[in-house]
Amino acid sequence: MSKSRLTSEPKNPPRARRDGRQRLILAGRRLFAEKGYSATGVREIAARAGVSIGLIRTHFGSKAGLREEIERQVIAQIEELCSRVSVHLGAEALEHLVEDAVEWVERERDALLYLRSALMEKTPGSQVLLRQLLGIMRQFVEMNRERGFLQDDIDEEWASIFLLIDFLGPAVLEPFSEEEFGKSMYHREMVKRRSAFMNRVVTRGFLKS
Amino acid sequence: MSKSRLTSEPKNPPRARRDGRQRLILAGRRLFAEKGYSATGVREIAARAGVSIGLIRTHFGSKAGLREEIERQVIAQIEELCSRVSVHLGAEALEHLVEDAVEWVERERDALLYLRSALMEKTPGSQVLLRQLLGIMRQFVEMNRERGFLQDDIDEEWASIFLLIDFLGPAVLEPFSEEEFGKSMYHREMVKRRSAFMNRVVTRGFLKS
DNA sequence: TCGTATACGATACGATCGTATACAGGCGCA
DNA sequence: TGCGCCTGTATACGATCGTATCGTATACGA
Repeated sequence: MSKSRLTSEPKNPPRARRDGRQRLILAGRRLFAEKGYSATGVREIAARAGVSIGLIRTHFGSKAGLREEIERQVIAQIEELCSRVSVHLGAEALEHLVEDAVEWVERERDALLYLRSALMEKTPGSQVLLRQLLGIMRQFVEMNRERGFLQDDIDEEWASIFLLIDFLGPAVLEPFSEEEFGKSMYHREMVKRRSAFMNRVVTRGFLKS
Repeated sequence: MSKSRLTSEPKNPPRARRDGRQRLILAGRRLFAEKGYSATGVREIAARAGVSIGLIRTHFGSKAGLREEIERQVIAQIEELCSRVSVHLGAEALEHLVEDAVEWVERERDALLYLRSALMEKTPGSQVLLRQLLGIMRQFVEMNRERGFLQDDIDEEWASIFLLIDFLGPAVLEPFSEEEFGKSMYHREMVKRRSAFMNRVVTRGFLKS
């Protein structure tokens, strides 16, 4: 299904508009993220991509095929994030994880918002995506335990779920953030305050016992 | 729009099948929660409710009208939860909040799962729902500050957002929970472990500083 | 007992959905 | 030069969508 990429990328310069495929992927990803899969029509995707509807069938077979390709790419991006996390070790690992995640989020905002929508609609790939992310969190918890940074008597499974929830949280709230807080959840100031608060919480909490 | 309730509830016993309205609300709420608003057709709602499609128009004017009525009821339920929270004071306030929330979730599972879907699709009432929940969390944080249970130098706004995220988290993960963890996020054991972990985190964290 | 309002079902209508078909132009290769 | 392939457009088709219309039965007020 990626034959078109094989003929376009390694070979010579642009034919007359060979970018329809990628344009459809980007347009579809954004629209699925914004309005959901069911609420988005193929005509709207094609219009946003600036191509004809028939092209969806040409490249992906169907609307569902387009979604599968989109999810393949998002899954690949999460895998890349995952491999990046595993190189961080030591006391400041959490900060690096957060920094990496924030940097990834800034770079791949659309992928994250698609991920959000996929989790909400339970698409074919969403369970895979969730498992990947949970894997990252488990890896992080395990890493900290091995290095002795985990406090005693911690439920490691729930610690992983906790980290997952707090990674996804801002994405879940993002569509409401502008109206509720006056700025995006990924605005620099919000990220900074969140990072500070989360660092505090995971090491000391915020309530007296 | 609630004229039917005014004539049915205060007045005398059942006419011939006067329950179509409530059946539609329950069926719609469950289907919207399970598959999303756009992916659910009026015929499917009517079939699940065991009534004819025309009845949606009779009672709610349109599919969107049905959703509005569903959201009105969910909003009312959150308000009830909200008023319940405000009576809890003292050191064990968080536990009571969690207990109350858990009890509410068990009783109104469908309402919570509808709330989840509303947040994902950004329905007309979802911003209201989010603001309500955030209000509960702010109330809780403020209460703890007044009683001196808040640690020093806490970003109270982010503490509220944190609580909101960790309240919604299990609902967000619920559709994947069975496959990922073998049981519902609201299974008794999961709730117990989560409650224990969260209590630990908010008071002491889980990582060494 | 009659008139009216309400609760509900059956079916028809127009729009839009995703998909299928037919065809055009540019490129690589024999 | 001609053929085949790939990318792309335009348009048509059948299904399904939400909605509208019409008809019926039941219950209450006069």
